[in-house]
Amino acid sequence: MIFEGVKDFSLEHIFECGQAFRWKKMEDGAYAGVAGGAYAIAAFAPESGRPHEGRLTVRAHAPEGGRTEGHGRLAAAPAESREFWAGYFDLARDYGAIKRRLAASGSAMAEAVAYGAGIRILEQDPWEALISFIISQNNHIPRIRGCIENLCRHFGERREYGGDEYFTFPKAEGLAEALTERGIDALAPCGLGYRAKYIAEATRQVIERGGEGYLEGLKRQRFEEAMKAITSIHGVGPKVASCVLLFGLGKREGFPVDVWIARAMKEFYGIGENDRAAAEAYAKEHFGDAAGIAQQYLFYYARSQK
DNA sequence: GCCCAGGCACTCA
DNA sequence: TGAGTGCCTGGG
Repeated sequence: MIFEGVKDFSLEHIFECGQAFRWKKMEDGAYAGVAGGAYAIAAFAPESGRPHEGRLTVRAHAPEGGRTEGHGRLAAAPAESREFWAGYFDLARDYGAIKRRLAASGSAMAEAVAYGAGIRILEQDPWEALISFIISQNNHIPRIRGCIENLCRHFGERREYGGDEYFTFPKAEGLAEALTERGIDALAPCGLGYRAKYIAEATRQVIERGGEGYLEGLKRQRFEEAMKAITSIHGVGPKVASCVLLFGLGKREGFPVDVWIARAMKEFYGIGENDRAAAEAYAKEHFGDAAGIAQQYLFYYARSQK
């Protein structure tokens, strides 16, 4: 499917800014990944002289209609539909306006916004986001990718597209079943380290609360309520919860503070690296309901500066 | 081979 | 309530 006239868009910025872990850059610059149960290849053709405007093409393969479970808007859209991908890439949002507003808050943010001009916050599956960001804690990005791939390989569905095989992200029910039968040892081949028990516990608690539909339901809750619900899961603290809210529940007023953001906040605004509360307060005051998007520009920029 | 990572829970003042 | 500390493990 083709989306013409897409603005403020760069596949590299979107997939290399650390919000999603299952997309890989191919030789021709397109990205291949799995989302919504579909294997997809996304390509972007910019207009001449305008690197972040142009045509987005998505080829998606989703057998069985690719209909995901759950109750949310996206969950109800087949992964081969335009609606799904327009939502996934957040195409309806005017990032130009957001960037202008953020850039006006100061020179550091203006630089960050210019550097990551094609970033968009993906609307991901909340269950996948929850498990992925639990795995991300105290971990390197290459290994995070490996851990998630292992999890999919062992507990997801194996499918083929062209000559490529791929695995869907495991369903909460399936994972819970494996954990009930074999205990936490079921996760041993995934190399999750001490996070295995967090994954097991999170799975148990999500199932207990009604499964993946419970997480979908949190989209309708207010930010504070959703935050409270997510952080009550064992192994999920404020950083991971903020990421789940931002990337999985569409709540953009959160401001995940990780080591990179802490460094950036110190460098740019003189806020102590251990003072999460001050960082969040600054974000709330200066970035408002776009704090989560601001965080992603800052994160991508901070990492580029080392 | 060593080091350390996009945190978190737990402990102890 | 806040600061300090241990934690799995494999990619760089």
